[in-house]
Amino acid sequence: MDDPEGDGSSNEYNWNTDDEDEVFGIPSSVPNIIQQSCGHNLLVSSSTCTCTKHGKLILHFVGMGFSKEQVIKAIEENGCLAFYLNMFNLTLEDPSAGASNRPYSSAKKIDIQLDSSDDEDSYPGSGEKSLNFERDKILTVLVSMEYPIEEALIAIEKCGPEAEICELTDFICAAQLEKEIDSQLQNLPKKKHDASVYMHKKRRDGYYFHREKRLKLDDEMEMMQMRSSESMTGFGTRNQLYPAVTRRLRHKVTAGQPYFYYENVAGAPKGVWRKISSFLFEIEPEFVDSKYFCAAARKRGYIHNLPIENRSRLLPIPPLTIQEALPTTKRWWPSWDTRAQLNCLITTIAPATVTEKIRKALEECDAKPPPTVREYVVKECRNWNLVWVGKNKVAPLEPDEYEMLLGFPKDHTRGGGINRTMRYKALGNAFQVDTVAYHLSVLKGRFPKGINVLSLFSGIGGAEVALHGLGIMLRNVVSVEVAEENRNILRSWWEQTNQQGNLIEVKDVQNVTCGQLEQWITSFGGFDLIIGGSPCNNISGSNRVSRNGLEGKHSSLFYEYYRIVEAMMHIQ
DNA sequence: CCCAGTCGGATTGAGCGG
DNA sequence: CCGCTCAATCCGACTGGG
Repeated sequence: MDDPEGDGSSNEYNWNTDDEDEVFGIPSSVPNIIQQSCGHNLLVSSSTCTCTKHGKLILHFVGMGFSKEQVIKAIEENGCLAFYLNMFNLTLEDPSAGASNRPYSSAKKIDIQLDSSDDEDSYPGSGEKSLNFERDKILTVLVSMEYPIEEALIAIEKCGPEAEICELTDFICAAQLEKEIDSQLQNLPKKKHDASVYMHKKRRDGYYFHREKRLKLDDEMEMMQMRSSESMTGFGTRNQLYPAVTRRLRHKVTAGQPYFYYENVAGAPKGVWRKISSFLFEIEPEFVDSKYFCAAARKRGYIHNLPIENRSRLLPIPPLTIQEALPTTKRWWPSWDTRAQLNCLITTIAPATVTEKIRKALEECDAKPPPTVREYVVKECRNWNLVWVGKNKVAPLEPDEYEMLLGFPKDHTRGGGINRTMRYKALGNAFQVDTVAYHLSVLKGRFPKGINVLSLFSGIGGAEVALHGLGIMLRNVVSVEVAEENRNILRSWWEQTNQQGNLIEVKDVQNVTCGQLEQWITSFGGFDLIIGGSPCNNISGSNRVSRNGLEGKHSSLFYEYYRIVEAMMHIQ
């Protein structure tokens, strides 16, 4: 089963249910390991005691059914790699010995010989011992992630002892892919690929070369999967909201880590989603059109590690048609304008010249406009998201209609020094609350005492509004948002809704350093959810000036998102 | 080839204070 | 008349699909 955490019932460790006593990264179901053994909090990363260094390893084996004391003792006595193998053999040879509840049935037998020189002779000095110890630890983690031990050893050898886990997994994946690609290339017509420049980059960047190469090969597949109208709907048809989703969820790298949720425009230039996905643990995006949640389209891709079972919608369910959502337009809506839903709500609205031209064109042809005029009018209406507000009179949507369609409370962005243009801009960039809440609804009940959220690129707080709407208490929210007016909007909402938790505002995402993250984690026990959509300016199809992809001025902030998620996966 | 669709951006011009 | 802000108004890039 690819989704061991799907409904939460099969978690190896149920890491999110209790919170107050939860030591970071160590759930309260195994609460005593850390305190008993070393008497301080696991998250103090400078610690070098067994429990701190091997917190996840301990969890791994406790999850397999070993007792925590047994695990601690074994690590301290044997070192990490030897410990792993001992435990492993124990499981294989004698399932009843400590593993009776959860035999590690999925494990494959690994035949490796411990190099005797490694085992004994190479630990003469404490420095080298520590180095080898560290290597063993990394190796253990990789093996526990079910990477072949031979490939893990090569990766450690090639990337050096200081390499991060993600770097190593990338290396292994790249090596595996290279094998596959090489065999595929033999069957393809010879073509010079411009990624060859990467060949000359330093070794550390090796996997970027592989990544680029892979991206090119996967482009066609990606576009087939992601661009087809069928996948764009995300959920099949309007009345069928729960189809099977085949993508990998709770990827092995992120299992047991904080939840994260990433969003961006679905119609990104070729290869962008593949690239985003390759950074975010290879999790496939979930493409959803918000037209199934409200009366306006909003085609977005979401990458997250949330469970997908038992999702539920925010109530009441908003109207799905323009005429229901905007009942005053019904009276003026001509029968030949067959639109039932609006296109994507963007940051700018139609200029007055467009609505003026439409009015003139219709007034010139009496009561019954000819087909050519009808076509022209409908086309412009679709293009500019115009609605009928009078006889021969179309108009762009008002900001409060944007708010309503996107699921925000009325007047959410109104006043307080915010002008109309700012409102359109902020709303055009925002989440569709019902859609996001649908995804986040699986968190309901998992955080009875409230949730700690790291909200990146918060904007006007779509994530916060969604969580609040779901009845999930916001305990601590760190909101990173560059625009002052947006921070004001969120703070104002926070006060108006009488939030009991703490709102911490951060202006610049670059100020969210590892040290700062650790500080927050220390002060309130860690984040349960990292949520945000990075800027789409350079990705969006409506940008005719600087649509230069993920590397563009604004959209490259995705890498900040990635940096922070990646850091959190290691810190927590 | 044409068309629809897109979390945009640079330019222009009105309005304002000095 | 200058410099500034704000908002309306052009501009016409991309992509996929028919």
